[in-house]
Amino acid sequence: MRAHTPADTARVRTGRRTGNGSRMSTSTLGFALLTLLARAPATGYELGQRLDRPVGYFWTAQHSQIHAELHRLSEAGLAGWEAAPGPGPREKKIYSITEAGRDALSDWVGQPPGAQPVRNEMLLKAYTMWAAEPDAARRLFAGRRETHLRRLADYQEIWDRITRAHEGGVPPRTHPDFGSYVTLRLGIDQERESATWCTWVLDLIGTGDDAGAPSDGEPETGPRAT
Amino acid sequence: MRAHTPADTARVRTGRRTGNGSRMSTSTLGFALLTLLARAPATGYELGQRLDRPVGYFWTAQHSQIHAELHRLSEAGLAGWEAAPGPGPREKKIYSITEAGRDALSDWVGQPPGAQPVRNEMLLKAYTMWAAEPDAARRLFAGRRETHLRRLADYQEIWDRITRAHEGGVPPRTHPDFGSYVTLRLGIDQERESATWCTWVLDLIGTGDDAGAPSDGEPETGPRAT
DNA sequence: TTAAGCATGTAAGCTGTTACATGATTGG
DNA sequence: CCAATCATGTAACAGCTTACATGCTTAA
Repeated sequence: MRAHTPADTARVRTGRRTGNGSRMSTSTLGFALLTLLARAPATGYELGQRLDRPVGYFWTAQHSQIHAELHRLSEAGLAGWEAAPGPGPREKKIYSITEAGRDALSDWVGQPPGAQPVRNEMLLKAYTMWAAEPDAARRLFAGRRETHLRRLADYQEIWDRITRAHEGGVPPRTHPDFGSYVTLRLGIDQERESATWCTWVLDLIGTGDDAGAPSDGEPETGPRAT
Repeated sequence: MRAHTPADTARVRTGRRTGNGSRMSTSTLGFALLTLLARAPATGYELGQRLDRPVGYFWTAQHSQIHAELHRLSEAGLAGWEAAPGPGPREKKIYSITEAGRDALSDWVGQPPGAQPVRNEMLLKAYTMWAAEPDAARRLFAGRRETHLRRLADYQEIWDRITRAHEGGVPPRTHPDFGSYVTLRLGIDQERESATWCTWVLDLIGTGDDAGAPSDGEPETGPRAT
């Protein structure tokens, strides 16, 4: 982490603004990157990794898109960068959020998200289940349950790490961990719920032989009382 | 609903196949349309409405995209259409699924969905909450809770209608309603869970004055026991 | 008369994915 | 020696949104 030494390899472009006083905005991906930069400066490569885990469970992007967006962010004055010698043919750029970036980010959080296009392939398949072989459906839901349980374990691990860091309590409201804490809470509950749902569906389909009768229990009332 | 009268306004293109025996496939949107057509023939316009509610909660598309995709589906032999006099300058087309379409659809359901790009703006905002004004966050989550509760009521209504149609029990496994039933179950549970989560977060933020202490209860343990 | 609903389509543009390209360092 | 990791970028393409275009029928 080289400091602000005015070496000739280091160029800094921070806080640049457009002439007019209009509120500068960016795409949602831009805010996703800004929220990461607000926690710590990083290269585009590092941001890509953080967009894999843990953030990747609610926002993803490819590295090609990240580099392009970072470029736009620094053009808009929401992020700045500092060059450092890189491993490859190009120098690497350590990006950080600017004051204007912090303002834009804080502003954006308060704005209620507009109706977003939803695309959930698993639910689409569940909806079409009646038209498929019971055996294929069984495999589909069994595999899906595993995915949810793996994710659940992953979340739980991060959750434990965070709560331990704050003596088992809630992180302070202005601490970045507060955001992780709140987000993880929903993630954990939803993964658990989804896994339970898979079990419930498997029960509904029955164990095999195409008998039509669910194995046991009272699966027709749902995973929880309705 | 004009029957198969060989009137000169009616052209039928069903079951067309490409020469080779290769398995024909389409985009996920294509399967979304096929699953609707498997339930009942429809015009592109009608499919657009059905993609709004109830299917819109897990798959959406604009009409321009729908018409283009239907064209591709009929080119691929997965759907066929029959022309009928339309209200506008063009005749309307009533699409239906072909045998090849049913096969492709049934096949597709069994294939586990690959890792899909997730983009949840609300969770991104929750993750960034620590950097925002408590008041803005409060408004955000209060509004969000309303959205979830509205959706919950909507789901519940459809759920009640479906279970009533099957004497309060589970629809038969090969009935389209079985797909709706299973899908709604997860939808209802997740909307309820999300609403509870919003309440929990609001409790964590506190009722006002920036005091930092949650209102009452023991919100730090989460909406359910962990 | 005017707006909303029915009904289909084209075109421009933005977003995002996949593939291509380069090259140093470190670990097996 | 080979593969993986670090690190940034370009180009082609697919998917999706928004806007434009047309015109009938029915209800307010």
